Amino acid sequence: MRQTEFVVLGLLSESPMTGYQIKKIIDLRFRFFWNESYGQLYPTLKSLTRRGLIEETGTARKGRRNQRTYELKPQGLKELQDWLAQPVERESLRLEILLKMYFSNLVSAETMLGHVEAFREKHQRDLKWLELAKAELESIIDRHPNHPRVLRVVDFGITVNEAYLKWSGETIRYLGSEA
Amino acid sequence: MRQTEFVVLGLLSESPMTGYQIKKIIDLRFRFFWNESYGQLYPTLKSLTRRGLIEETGTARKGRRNQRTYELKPQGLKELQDWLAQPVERESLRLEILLKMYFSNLVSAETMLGHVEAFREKHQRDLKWLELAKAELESIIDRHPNHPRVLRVVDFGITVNEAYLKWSGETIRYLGSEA
DNA sequence: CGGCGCATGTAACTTGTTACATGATTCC
DNA sequence: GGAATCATGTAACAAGTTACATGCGCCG
Repeated sequence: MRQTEFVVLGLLSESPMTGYQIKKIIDLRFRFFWNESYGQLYPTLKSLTRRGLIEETGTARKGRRNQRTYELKPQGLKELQDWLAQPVERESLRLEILLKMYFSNLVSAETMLGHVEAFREKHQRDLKWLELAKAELESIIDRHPNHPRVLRVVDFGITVNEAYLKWSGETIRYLGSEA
Repeated sequence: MRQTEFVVLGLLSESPMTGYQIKKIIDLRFRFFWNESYGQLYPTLKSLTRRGLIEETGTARKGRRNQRTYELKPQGLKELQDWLAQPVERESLRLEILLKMYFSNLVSAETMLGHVEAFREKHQRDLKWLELAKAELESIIDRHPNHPRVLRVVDFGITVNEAYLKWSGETIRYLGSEA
């Protein structure tokens, strides 16, 4: 539980950061398998600080409106490692497009076709971005001990998005023949 | 929004059902891309009834403790169709295993290996079940106008689970060489 | 006669989103 | 000077989970 806490702890294990930077990284690098909102993030940072798992180091840098940089404390690292060792228990996904596909005999083939085409385009963009990220990562693979494992995550994204595109193609062909 | 409402409306569009039956179907047929809890389901049924989108028909059948069967009303069908025509906007997924993979340089390769093996086994089971469902569905494909589209949903599950297994295999090989 | 499956429901809680407020700096 | 980006935060709301309560029928 409290998965947001572990994302924060994990990112801070790489380097000290502000809440804003954490959000940016999640939106950029985790976007194909994770999301967080500021409404979750900032309160989580406060709570982790209060509990001594992280600490605020560089507050109120010149210019910036009270910019707060957080750092991981030993206790935070310990809890992060404990969590990493626990079996994965939550695998939540909700794919609205499959729900719509399932009930789509109630609308025209063209309507459903539009949905699937939008789905394909989204995941084509995702795939392109992931392939770029992979190339970049491979060129600096020895720079950080974490990189080979991050590459496994990127490869997951690539593999799954390719599967999405395969399905989209088949489905568009099927719906096209119906229409 | 209120996605739960549309799942309920959709299932009732196929035939009248009790809340319990709706839950069973979601757990069985939708489990690889959707989930609902009773705590969401029963209040949703009440709210849809109050708003006149569905109606309670066969209450309190002999024996059973106040069994309530619900039916879709024309207004409910209309709202369902409106929703089906709207573009898909929510694609929520949160894959804890990728989060753990990303930060797994903080634990041993063996630990992460265990997680990935559990993941593979789960999705092997899912894949087997989906292939069975596909065979069954193909044998009765003409029985209901909905079946060809349900088959597209099952095929999504198969395609994606195959991708999961491909990734699991590669990742287990990588982590094995590390350990 | 005990356990399982059918069956419904609620309350407390946790989790997550959205809208809003604020305000400085940087780039054009 | 205005837009975009950096930056933090909260309140109200929406969504979702868990634990619990209740109780019948059926099967062994």
